[in-house]
Amino acid sequence: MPTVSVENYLKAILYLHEEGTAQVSTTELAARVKATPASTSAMLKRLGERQWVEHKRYRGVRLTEEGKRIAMDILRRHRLWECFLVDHLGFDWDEVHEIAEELEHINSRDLTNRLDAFLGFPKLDPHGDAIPGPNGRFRSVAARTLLSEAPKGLELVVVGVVDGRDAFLRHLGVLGIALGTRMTLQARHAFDGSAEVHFSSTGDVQTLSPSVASRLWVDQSNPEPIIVFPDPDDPR
Amino acid sequence: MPTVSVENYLKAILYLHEEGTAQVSTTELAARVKATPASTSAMLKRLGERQWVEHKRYRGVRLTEEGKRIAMDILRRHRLWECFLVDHLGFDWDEVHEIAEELEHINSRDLTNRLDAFLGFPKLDPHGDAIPGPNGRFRSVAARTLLSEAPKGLELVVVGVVDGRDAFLRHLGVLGIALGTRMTLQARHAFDGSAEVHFSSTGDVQTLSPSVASRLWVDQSNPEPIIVFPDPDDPR
DNA sequence: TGAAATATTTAGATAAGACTAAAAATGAGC
DNA sequence: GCTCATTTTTAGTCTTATCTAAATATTTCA
Repeated sequence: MPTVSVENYLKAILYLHEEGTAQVSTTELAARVKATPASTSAMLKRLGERQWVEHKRYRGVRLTEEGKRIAMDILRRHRLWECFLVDHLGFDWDEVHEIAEELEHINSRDLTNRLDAFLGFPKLDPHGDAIPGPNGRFRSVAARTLLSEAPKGLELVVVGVVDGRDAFLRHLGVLGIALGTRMTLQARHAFDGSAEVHFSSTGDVQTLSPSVASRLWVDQSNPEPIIVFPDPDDPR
Repeated sequence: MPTVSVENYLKAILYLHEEGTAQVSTTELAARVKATPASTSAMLKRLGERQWVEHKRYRGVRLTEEGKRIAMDILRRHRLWECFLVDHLGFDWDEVHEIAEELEHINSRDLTNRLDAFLGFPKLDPHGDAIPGPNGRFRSVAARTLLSEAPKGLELVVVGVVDGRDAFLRHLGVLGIALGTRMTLQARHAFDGSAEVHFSSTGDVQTLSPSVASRLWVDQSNPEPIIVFPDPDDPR
């Protein structure tokens, strides 16, 4: 059973992976968890021994399958609690992160699944981030959303454009976007509504203007069936 | 800010106080927190340094005012979460203790007060134990309940009898119970419904038969006004 | 009252997780 | 390819919380 500190490191690595970093550096991770690189290095050694990360000295770290499973579960709990805090206790969406950071470490499958059911199996948290289901994978979202309204954190595929004018399509070509391009929305900048996406094929990260983001239809790249509680197939 | 472990010790001392132990012994406390007496002794030293307990070597320990305040707050959170788990997530009342033991350590006043409001300011948890209010004192219960139905953990005063026959009144005399006698209900034994009470004046603990408990009218000994959320007078 | 039993504290280890300072490996620029 | 800046790891220390074993205080009761 991982400690709170271990969970925080695993979660931070997952976030960095989702932001497009395949090999997470010690310094980058240290900044995320607000610790020194030295402490982080020590922790990575422990995480490696427990087979939760693959760590090559001086070469960065990545989650193992097991590590990812644990981290996705933490993310699930975090985002479910955020829903609870906003929808039922009346918190504002920007006040809930800290409290959810504590609630997420309570690791009871029964509690998590009941909370999920109580909330009505939400797919997105109050920030628009996708909530992993009990199987540790993200849930399907409604087919075909505008990129400007899509959830963060899951792989999307471009399925159409709103504006078929040549100028726009040529612009997409310049950006390297075509029908079938797969990407993950990493952030939406509150300032101007621009969208930061990570391209699955190239690994590039690009910022798309609001006018581009609101003209692209996307769908979830690999829809998984929604699994409702109770889940008899859950391996854990 | 107390650690989880510190909170568990403070809570255990509070429970033992409520069960009638004015000076809690190291061994007794060690058994409660499932640690060795040696570990407990070390912890008591730390708690004493922080002024949360008064500890005389070889003579047992008691909570200071500040220690009691912290412990009552933990108890409040514990019992509120138990209400949530039973009333909203559909747990049985005997399944919630462990999970509430984890939730209770999340120390956000805002969270606790909002949860309290969400639950409708309950006075009793699913086990019938009194829930402390935001001021750290137990809330009033409805005036005049039968002892057999009274909440555990708060001081009660005998205000009347159901059965005025001489034989019963004489029996009360033998038990040392009269109008005005103050006591705290410590436990109700599920087996036969008998009630274990702690007498405030003498410090004695006695087990009252169900027939006695169901013939005694009691009221809360020192009713405090119900303070509703938000509470402008809360000193913290 | 004094020996034996019990309770409590101290001494010494261990583990996790953090830190600073120093050493070692990597990578960039010339 | 060598030097220098940067990154990462190691070495050594600290704190909290735990343990076992040993020492000390208290209590019991013959």
